[in-house]
Amino acid sequence: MSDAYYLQLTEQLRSLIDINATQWEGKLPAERVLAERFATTRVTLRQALAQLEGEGLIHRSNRRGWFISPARLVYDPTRDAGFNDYVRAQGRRPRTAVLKLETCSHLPAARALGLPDDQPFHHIRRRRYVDDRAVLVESLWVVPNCAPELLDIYAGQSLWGLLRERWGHYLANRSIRMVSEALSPRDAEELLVAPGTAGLNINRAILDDQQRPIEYDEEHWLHDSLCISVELSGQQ
Amino acid sequence: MSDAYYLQLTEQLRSLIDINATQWEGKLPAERVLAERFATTRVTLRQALAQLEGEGLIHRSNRRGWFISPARLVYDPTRDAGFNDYVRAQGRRPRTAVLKLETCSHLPAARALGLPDDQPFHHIRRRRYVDDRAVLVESLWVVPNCAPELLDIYAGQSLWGLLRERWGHYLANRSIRMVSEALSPRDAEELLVAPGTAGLNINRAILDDQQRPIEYDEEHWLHDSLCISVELSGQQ
DNA sequence: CTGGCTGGTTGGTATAGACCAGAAGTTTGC
DNA sequence: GCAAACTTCTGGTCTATACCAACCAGCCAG
Repeated sequence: MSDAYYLQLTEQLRSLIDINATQWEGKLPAERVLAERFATTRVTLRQALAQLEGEGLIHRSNRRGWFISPARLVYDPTRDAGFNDYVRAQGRRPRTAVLKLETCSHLPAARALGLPDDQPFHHIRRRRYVDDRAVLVESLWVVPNCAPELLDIYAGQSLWGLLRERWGHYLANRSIRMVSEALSPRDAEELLVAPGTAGLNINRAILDDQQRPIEYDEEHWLHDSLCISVELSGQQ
Repeated sequence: MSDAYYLQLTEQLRSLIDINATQWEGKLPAERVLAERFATTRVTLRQALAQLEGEGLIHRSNRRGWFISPARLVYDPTRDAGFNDYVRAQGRRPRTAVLKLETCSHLPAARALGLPDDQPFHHIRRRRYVDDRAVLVESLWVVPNCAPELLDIYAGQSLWGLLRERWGHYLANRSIRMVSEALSPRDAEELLVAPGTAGLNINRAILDDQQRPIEYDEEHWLHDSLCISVELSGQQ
């Protein structure tokens, strides 16, 4: 049974990570150090690291090194619990950075909500962290009529909470799409990871109980940072 | 703006694929041929191909070559429409191969359904195809009481259809989990892809309307072959 | 016509070494 | 005391080459 050497390496790294997880404080030694320790080249070592990255055990911060990935965040995209709430409920620390606030049109949003192509939206782009690790960037396009002065008051809080409490919109119908992706250079840069890193793209179109369009959003998650969980009762 | 060469290569390959898609019948030229055409080495070329693989544009069949990926199958894991039905509804051709039929215990199934650890199940393992491409392998563990003679009569049809029509079980409560993964050597082999290929793991625990456990299943999809779509109405 | 053999083709794996640019830590200079 | 400049470390990218094993098509024998 002569498995490929890089697969044996993968196993050795796996146990090494188990043993030294706390000692290293999450950061693996430099690639050159590991390559020497296992008497191989960086190329082969990186192949083994890439395997563990695919499994979600480790990840890399662009040009900074390899890190042990924390447990995945459990996330239910069908609920409208705020990010801050469910992150805290899992004993983690949430944080949000607002990257952009503007009014503009956006074709995919218009299409998904059944509005004219040149429909303007309030656009919010934000980056969200769990325990100080940036795990997703997202863009939200809100129909301006639903939240006229949104851009003036928005400061990182839960958008759905605002829509409900300030403008009385109840999100009733949602159409959700999820696909695996390679992060675009822009998303990758905003998440401090290498371009092409594996990600998960979640898009949602939200209407109210009268089928009126409210909001469309695109989330780009690091693939190893979440576990999607949906609980349903009743026949479908 | 001197991007990395492999990223330029990615773009060139992308347009080359667009142009020659039909001519090549889905299969790309050999890596050595492409490397020579772009005056680079196989290593760099493979990096570009891996990027496109991550995007879901191409995939490789183990030791057979690179192929252009067909459109993703749209899939709603919250519905119990049969695989055959929704594949055909999208104008594609479904196929199922039964890999294993046995009775055995399975710890994750027992835990997910709230049954004793040594609970026996009827276990079905099957591989499913879309247009003759193997896109997923799945294992199902059915509580024997719910479908006593299942293993004698099962031949690849819709399991949920059988449960409903033959044994009168209506699937009411489902708990679904989805995580990205690297396919295990076994799953990879059964799907004819290289070990460590990116995949998507979907697990479901199903109870009936009385909260009685019926079935647990684990699906392993090729990451580029599906687009998860969920439509919900009503406040959550 | 069929089944096994065979050799070329191809992807999978691995070595060895090199250079660059970003990140981070250290020193210098005001 | 602080900011700018420099140095070192590190991951990201790339070249050139090699060998192996699976695959596959074509040949050959029964």
